[in-house]
Amino acid sequence: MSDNTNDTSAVRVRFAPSPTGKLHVGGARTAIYNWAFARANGGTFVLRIDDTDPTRSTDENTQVILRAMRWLGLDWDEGPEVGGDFGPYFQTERMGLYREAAQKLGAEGKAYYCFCTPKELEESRAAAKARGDSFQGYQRTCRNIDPAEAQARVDAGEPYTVRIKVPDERGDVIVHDAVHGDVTFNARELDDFIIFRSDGTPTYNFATVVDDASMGITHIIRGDDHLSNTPRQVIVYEALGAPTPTFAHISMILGSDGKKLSKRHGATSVEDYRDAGYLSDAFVNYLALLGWAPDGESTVISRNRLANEFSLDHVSKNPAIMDPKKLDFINGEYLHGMDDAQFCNDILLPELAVAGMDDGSKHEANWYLMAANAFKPRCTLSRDVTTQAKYLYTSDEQLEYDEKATKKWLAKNGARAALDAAGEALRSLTDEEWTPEAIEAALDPLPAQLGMGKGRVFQPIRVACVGGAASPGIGETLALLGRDHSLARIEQAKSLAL
RNA sequence: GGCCCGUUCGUCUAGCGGUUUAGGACGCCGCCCUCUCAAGGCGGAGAUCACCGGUUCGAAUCCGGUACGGGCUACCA
Repeated sequence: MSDNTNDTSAVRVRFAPSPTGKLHVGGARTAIYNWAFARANGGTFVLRIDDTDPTRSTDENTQVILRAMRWLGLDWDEGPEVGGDFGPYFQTERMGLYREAAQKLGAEGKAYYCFCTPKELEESRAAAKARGDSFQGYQRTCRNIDPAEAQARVDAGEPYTVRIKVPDERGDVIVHDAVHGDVTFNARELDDFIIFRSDGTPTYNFATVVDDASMGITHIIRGDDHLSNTPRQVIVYEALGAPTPTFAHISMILGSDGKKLSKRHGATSVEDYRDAGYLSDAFVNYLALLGWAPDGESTVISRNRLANEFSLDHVSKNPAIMDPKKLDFINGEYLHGMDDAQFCNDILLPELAVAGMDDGSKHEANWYLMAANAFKPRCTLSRDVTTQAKYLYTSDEQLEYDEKATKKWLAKNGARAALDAAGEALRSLTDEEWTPEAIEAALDPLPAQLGMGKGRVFQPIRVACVGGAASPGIGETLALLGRDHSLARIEQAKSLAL
């Protein structure tokens, strides 16, 4: 329950996706900024589904978007599933409002019927272009038809659209934008654009304004592809007699080639990143900093800090290119910042389970904690833990020896001697004594005894037990494997060693 | 065609007329640590601030133009 008052000066923002596909990273960042702005200002975050395009909008897509929002941790105060005083929150359920608003504008002479056919409009546009006119929009053909006559034609069944009347004397429309500053447009450049289609549905530029106005939205944070449409929307606010909100147009997110993000760039939707193993916190962190910087120093910034410090005047105007490397880095930071128990419960156990390697019943709790501690700093993505742990879930016989590692460390003079000595030294440890510390203590004297470098002694042992040349410290590596398997593998590898 | 927006290291950015030999982060390179791989610590290379003019004692910062990129100009959103 929120403690909303009826204070009309309170910040109200909204994220209004169209359910025509998955939630993409650009939309996600818009959602994050809206959410953060609301939280930082003690305002209300509204989620509205702009589903006025019946051919492309689906319930399934709506569900996908809601799921993505939940995964991102962007809780909305009003909207689908939570309700609110300004509902409904699906545009398809608000059709009556748009009709009412349009009728009101018509009655006040601020909108009018247009009977031009698409064909006529296209011809008119082509003609303007051929003439070299600078203005190639609607010629306002139907603007001065007598209202009574227009009504008669409508009643007679003639197809029509409804257009808004841009006031002749309007002059400059100045959009106050929190990231771009004031942007000036000349009203004469503006079409008397259509607000209702001939099929009786409202157009985007009309429906959003009716909604934003009636929902009391105070700040509109959205993609800058809408900036050019904003003066048209301002005309609608004015016709409606509603106060115009503050706008904030944020840049687009581009692919690595600087082009608009698309399928060929690989992952583009929020779910793609979730499935690739990124942490929600890290993903939100990365996206938030793509176009916003609290100070130019911070790279890792908590959700909490975002919700406290976000402000529109640090939002950059430039389009931003996705950098997967930096996302990886940040994800690693979040992983490494977890304590062992958290990493164990949230990452290790679930990952082992989905990989079908371990349902959490194969070892003692302490063993999993030890594994978490050993693997955590070696993971960038959650799923990396399974490749780290793979040697623990392979039978001794099926252990695969990496060719390069074998060649470099086992098939070398001295490797056999190292394995012999290690086997002997370790055999004296009991199961109870099989700890990282005891193992290291047992192995520690060997290099001196054999007159070999540490690497020449420990690496053959590692390759013998892991199959590859990389693993956590030798003590932890063997402790996790267990006494019997370690000794067996050392024995088994002797046939490969010189 | 018209209108609008954008342009600081490869990438994300700091910078709001002097404190700048343009700072940080990722990535890259090197060193340290070290039994390997990571993690961690330290250091380095990397930006004539798109270009050209102007304003100013002084400009990455203000103004104008040019180039390049993007958006809108739809009975798409």
